[in-house]
Amino acid sequence: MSASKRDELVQKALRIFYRDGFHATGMDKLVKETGISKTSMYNHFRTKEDLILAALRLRDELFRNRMYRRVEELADDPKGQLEALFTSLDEWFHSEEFKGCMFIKASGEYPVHGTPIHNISAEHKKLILSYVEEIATKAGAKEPNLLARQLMLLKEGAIVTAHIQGPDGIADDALSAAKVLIKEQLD
Amino acid sequence: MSASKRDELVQKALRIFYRDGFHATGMDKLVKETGISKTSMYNHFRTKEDLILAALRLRDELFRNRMYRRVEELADDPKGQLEALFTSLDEWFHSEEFKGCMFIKASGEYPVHGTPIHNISAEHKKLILSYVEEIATKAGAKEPNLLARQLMLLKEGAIVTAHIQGPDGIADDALSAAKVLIKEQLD
DNA sequence: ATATACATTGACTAATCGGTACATGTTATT
DNA sequence: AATAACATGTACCGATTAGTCAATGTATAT
Repeated sequence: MSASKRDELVQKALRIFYRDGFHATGMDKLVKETGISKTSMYNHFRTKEDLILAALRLRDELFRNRMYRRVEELADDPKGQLEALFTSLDEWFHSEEFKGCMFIKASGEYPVHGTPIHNISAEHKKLILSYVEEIATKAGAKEPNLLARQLMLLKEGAIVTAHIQGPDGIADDALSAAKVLIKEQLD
Repeated sequence: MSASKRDELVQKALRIFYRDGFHATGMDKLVKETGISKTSMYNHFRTKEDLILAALRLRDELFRNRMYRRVEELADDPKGQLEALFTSLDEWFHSEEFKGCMFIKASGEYPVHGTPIHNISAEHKKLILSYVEEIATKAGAKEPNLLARQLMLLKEGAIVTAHIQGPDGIADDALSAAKVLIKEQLD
């Protein structure tokens, strides 16, 4: 099937782009590492950027699904779920494949605003923000959107710091801060 | 003078690397934009990586000097200085040259731990953390190192978010969270 | 069984990558 | 005036960049 070949390409390209970066990954490396011919790639995607966009879309889907599922696995009540966000982060930080946030790296390598790659990164962040805001509302926060934005800052900071300094203790710091912010809004 | 030529090169290279990224900036582009010949560059630096490291060292120096000076300009008391951190961030976010954190981008493009570029990024973050911790201690925080790490998470998150979503309101969110965390530690 | 659609290899393009060689300035010191 | 040190432009190196082309499988669908 053609669709599965395409999916296979996007999956493998995602892994390599995430591991090595975008500019540092040439099409010939993708050919060598995926075993998929260059002609086939360009049959499915007009340009390298189109392939990158497909990889980012897949990443967004996989990442959010995993995170949402894990958060809802870890806690039933909304307040517990807000805290579980950081537990799931901690698990991610300590997993083998952790190499920082793919969207932060993408918008770092493609810094021009309004660019498709930049837009998809912004969209990814907004979707997670909405999710957190929804939980914050259910939890009865006074200002759920403010709380959600604050927790997102802790999340982004934790991801970046875990990537630069190593994963240990980072999510705990974020969680301890999150608890204070949550308490402040639920009193 | 030879030293000033070298400094001129590092300053100009810094601007271009920060604006366009590292892999996306070739030596020929540097020649064209700096007006400095490639032979001269390789007379001062053995490799492109050496030039990148020099640019990052300069960036660290300039960035921390500016931030420390601005924080101490904005407030005399340590508690006010902790808050002024985020005011200075807001000014940076809204300045023309803001393109995110150069060290976050550097460790994104050179993801291997232990690499010189990765190390210098980690060092930069540690130096700012020490500075914040010092102020937190003076402010009388119960756990000044924890508070400093929490405020740093807000700072990194704010930088990344301002870069991806745009600068408006981000530092305010971080400041409002910071105030809650500071209050919690000073009671 | 034949047609259609897609995958494949491999050679190829023009441009750019990091880095070097060489010969010609330019400048300051002696 | 001569020398040493450094800056310069230009041309070049082999490798790699994104992307194309033509020719040859190979599978599925009618």
